[in-house]
Amino acid sequence: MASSKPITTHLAYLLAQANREINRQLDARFRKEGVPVEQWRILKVLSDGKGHSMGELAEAVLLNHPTLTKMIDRMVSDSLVYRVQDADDRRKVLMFSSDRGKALTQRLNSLALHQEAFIAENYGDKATAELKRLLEGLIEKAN
Amino acid sequence: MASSKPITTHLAYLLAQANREINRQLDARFRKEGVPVEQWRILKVLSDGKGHSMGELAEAVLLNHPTLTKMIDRMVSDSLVYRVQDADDRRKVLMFSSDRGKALTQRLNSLALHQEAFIAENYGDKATAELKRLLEGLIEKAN
DNA sequence: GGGAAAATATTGAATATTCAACGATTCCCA
DNA sequence: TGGGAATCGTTGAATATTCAATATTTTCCC
Repeated sequence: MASSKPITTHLAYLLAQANREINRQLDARFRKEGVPVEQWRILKVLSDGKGHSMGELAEAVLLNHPTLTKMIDRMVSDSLVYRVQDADDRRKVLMFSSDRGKALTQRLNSLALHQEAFIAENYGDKATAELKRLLEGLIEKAN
Repeated sequence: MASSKPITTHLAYLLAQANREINRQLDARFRKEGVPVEQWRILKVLSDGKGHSMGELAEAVLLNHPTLTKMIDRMVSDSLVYRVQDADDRRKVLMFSSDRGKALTQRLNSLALHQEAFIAENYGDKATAELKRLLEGLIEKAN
C-alpha cells in the first residue's frame, strides 16, 4: 500500500505529457506568426464563415468563457476577428474572421499540416491513425 | 485550399481535448482534498523518499521552473513538503514529502486509482492499455 | 401578459503562470 | 589554480487565467 504504481503509468499523466510535447512543438512552428495555438483553433473554427457564438466557440476551442472573451479582445485588437450582435438572440455575440484573419488561418493551417505530416512520418501512419481513433473513443465515452 | 480539414481531426486537438476531460474528472475527484492535480504529481514523485531536486521535479511533473517554485512555496506553507539544501551540490535544493504530505499522497493515490478503474471499465481494458502503449510510443518519439 | 428563472457574454478582483534577469555555486580547461 | 562559462533555483514584473458577480436578453409557465 505504501508504494503505488509510478505516475508515468497513469493515463492522465501520459495524456498530459503527450499533449504538452505535441503542443509545444506546434507552438514552436507558430512562433513565426506570433500566434498561440488557441488562436489558431479559434480562427480555424471561424473559417467556415458562419458566425459562431462565444459559447459555441468556447466549447469548440477548449477554453472557458472569460478566458475566451479576453483572448477575443486581443484578436479584435489585432484585426483578426470581429464581433456582430446576433439579431435573432441579442444575448449572443457572433464571431467572424476578418480577411486578415483568414489569410493568417491559411498560413497556420499549412504549418499545422506540416506538423501532422512530420508526426505521421516519425511515429508511423498506422500508429497515428490508431491513436487518433482511440482518443476519439475516449473523448466520446468521457462526455 | 480554402477549407482545410476540421480541427477535430488533428492529433494535437484530440490530445488537448482528451487531456482536458480526463484532467477535469481527476480534479473533480481531488476537489474533496482541495489539491490540484499538479500537487498530486509532485507528492507522488516525492513518495520514494529519496529527495528530488527542483529541476528533476519540474521535468517529472511537467511544470516549468518558476511555476514549480511557487507551487512548492504553497505546499511548504501547507506543510506538505520541505526543502533541504543538497550538501553535495549546494546550488541544488532537495525536496521531501512530510508525514502530512505522505498521508495525503495515499488518499490521492486511492482517488486516482478509482478514476483509472472507472476509465478502464467504461472505455474497456483493452482499449485503455492500447491507448497507453501508443501514447508512450508517441512521447518517446517526440523527445 | 407578466414576472421569475435561465441563458449569454462580459467585467473586475484574486490568483497563477511566464519571461527575463539575477545570485549563488560548480564545472571546465588553459 | 584562476577565471570564464554553465547550471541551479529563485525573484519581480508583466501577462494570462479563473472565480464570482453583473448586466442584458430570452424563455417558461401560471
